[in-house]
Amino acid sequence: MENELTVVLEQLTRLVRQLATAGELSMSALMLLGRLEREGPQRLTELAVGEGVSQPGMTQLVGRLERDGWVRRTTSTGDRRGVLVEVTPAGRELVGVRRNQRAEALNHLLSTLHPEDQAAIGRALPALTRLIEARTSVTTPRSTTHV
Amino acid sequence: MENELTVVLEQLTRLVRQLATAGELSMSALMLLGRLEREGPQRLTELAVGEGVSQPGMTQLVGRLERDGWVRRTTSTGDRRGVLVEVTPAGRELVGVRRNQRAEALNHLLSTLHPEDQAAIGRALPALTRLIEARTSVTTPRSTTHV
DNA sequence: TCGTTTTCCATAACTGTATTATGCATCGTT
DNA sequence: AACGATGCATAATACAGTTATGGAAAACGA
Repeated sequence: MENELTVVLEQLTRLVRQLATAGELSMSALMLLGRLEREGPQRLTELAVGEGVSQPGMTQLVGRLERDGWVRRTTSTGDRRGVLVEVTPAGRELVGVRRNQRAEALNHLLSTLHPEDQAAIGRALPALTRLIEARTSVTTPRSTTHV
Repeated sequence: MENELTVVLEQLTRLVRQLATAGELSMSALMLLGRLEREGPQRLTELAVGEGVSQPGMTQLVGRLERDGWVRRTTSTGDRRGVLVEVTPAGRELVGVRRNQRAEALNHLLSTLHPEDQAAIGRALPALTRLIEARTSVTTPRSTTHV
């Protein structure tokens, strides 16, 4: 079974790689924007932990997004060291558009499958969620397992 | 349903990103080595198409792998323009080790799930394979859909 | 209150991964 | 023999990620 899973994972990896370099925004950027849109303004360090990248990596990502007008750095908290990152209206708009595109594409893809296949995927989703959950909780910082 | 699928895809993206920068070999490199080990020596252009990257991208990837001794460029075919890329013994060894690590990790992960969850994933694998199949066949070169 | 430690972020330096545009050698074809 | 097509390499660029380091502000401890 894990062989077949491996094939699926490798194909998904190719998919993710292509998505990461296509269109106006990278996958990392889109996911960050999505988080900010869902959860509201957050500290830079929180974002780094949440997205699973290093703090300097997050600083740079936020820098690029700020340069292009999708997010804004503010310092509104009492702590003057802290930086609060928030999505701009333009960024919010962009997230909405991309979310719709994605939902549409996924629905179209799913519609090409037989109903039994759709049902099988639907029934496996909670399990898949838990599978990934198990991995991320097992993983200690910077000790990635070799999946 | 596509919302839940999206969550799984996003989590997978984080996983892929972490795997891509961890350990001695990137995800791209491992997948290329795996292909060469499975399917034997191949032309550089074939590899680029198979892995879904541009030809210069593949040239560079092969260059890094060659520098580190995992693959070799040969020109054995009649066509003197062509480059045949083959995995070295060291590369073959490395692929085997990583494959085992991965299988072990996946099995461990699966074993943490309830049997019903495992069964659900098992039943969904063929459907997932077809889902990905549908996407890659729909996608024309450099016109990535927004999944 | 003052010194020390810790936290938060930025910067520097580096590596890798990808792209497009371009050029050169070779192959096939006419 | 010339010409177009093919195969690969290179250049230039941008993004994505890392570790190491530094500086400012906060928190803490006598």
